[in-house]
Amino acid sequence: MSKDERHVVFQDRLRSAGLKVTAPRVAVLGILSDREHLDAETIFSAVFVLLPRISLQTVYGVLAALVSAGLVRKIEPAGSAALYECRVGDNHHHMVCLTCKRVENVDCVIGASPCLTPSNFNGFIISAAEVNFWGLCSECQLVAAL
Amino acid sequence: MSKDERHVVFQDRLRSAGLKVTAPRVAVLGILSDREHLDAETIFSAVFVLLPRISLQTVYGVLAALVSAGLVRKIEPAGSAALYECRVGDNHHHMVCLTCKRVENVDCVIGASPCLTPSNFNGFIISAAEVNFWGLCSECQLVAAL
DNA sequence: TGAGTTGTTTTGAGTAACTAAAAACAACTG
DNA sequence: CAGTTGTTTTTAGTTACTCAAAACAACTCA
Repeated sequence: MSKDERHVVFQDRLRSAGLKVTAPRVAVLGILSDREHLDAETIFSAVFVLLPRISLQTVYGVLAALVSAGLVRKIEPAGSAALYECRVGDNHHHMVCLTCKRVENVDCVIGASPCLTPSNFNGFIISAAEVNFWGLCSECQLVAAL
Repeated sequence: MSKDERHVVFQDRLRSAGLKVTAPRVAVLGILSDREHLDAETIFSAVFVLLPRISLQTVYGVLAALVSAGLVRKIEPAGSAALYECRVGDNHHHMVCLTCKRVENVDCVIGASPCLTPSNFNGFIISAAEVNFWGLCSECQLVAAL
């Protein structure tokens, strides 16, 4: 897909979510579809190359708009800055390395939303479940073995 | 159990974890065994009543020591300050109200550590799984219905 | 097409929740 | 009870955002 075709896709996504199409939004969507699990600072650096007049605050604003429109998912692993990914609408979980904080996707082996079934709701209406695994990624295992 | 008996229990716990017994530590353990899911600021206020010379930084230090000794569990719900609880060693999860941020415990209906079984490990060594449910608590449902 | 409206971005400032470092102090050891 | 080692206090500093107001740009409709 050419750069222009990608842009059209992002523009359509923005429009059907009821958002105005702006250069920062298209750029952020582009970066998030290239790489997963990026924090605001990293996204800012990447957008800055394309749009040198952009500010970090704008990136925060764009991300908030995209998240609340459902185009982007925000994950907030304990102890790190929030991360954003544009894989949205499925039920995947995350695996976080305790050492390097790297995040990878996981699909739950049990199938569809197993953990959406707690035993005691206490009157809660559950709207989402979040599953995070913590451990050592293969690289940090090697380092730890030294 | 009397106040003194409780203190002895906490002192023993500290000692068997290899930690020195100090007034701030005993006080923090006491508060955490009375109430669940407290943040550092709340714990500080409660300890301050007993030990007016204590500082917030000490509370952070005490909590860090207790967590790394395994006597206290730290939970970090997205969008709130970290919370601490002394129910430790079991596999319970948490339910967080999207509106008031209240946290309650849940036991997973599937049984023991269901979610410790992701399908694709990618070489990770998993050491913990964390499950959080997000929704509306019964009180905030009433408010929302108005 | 272009004026108006509404929503975005920019700029600048401010905050919450920690984290770090050094000096004063207290708990356990023998 | 003196010494050592680990804690606490005090003071600063940082990270990751959040807020507000003014400048600006996207879409709408004549």
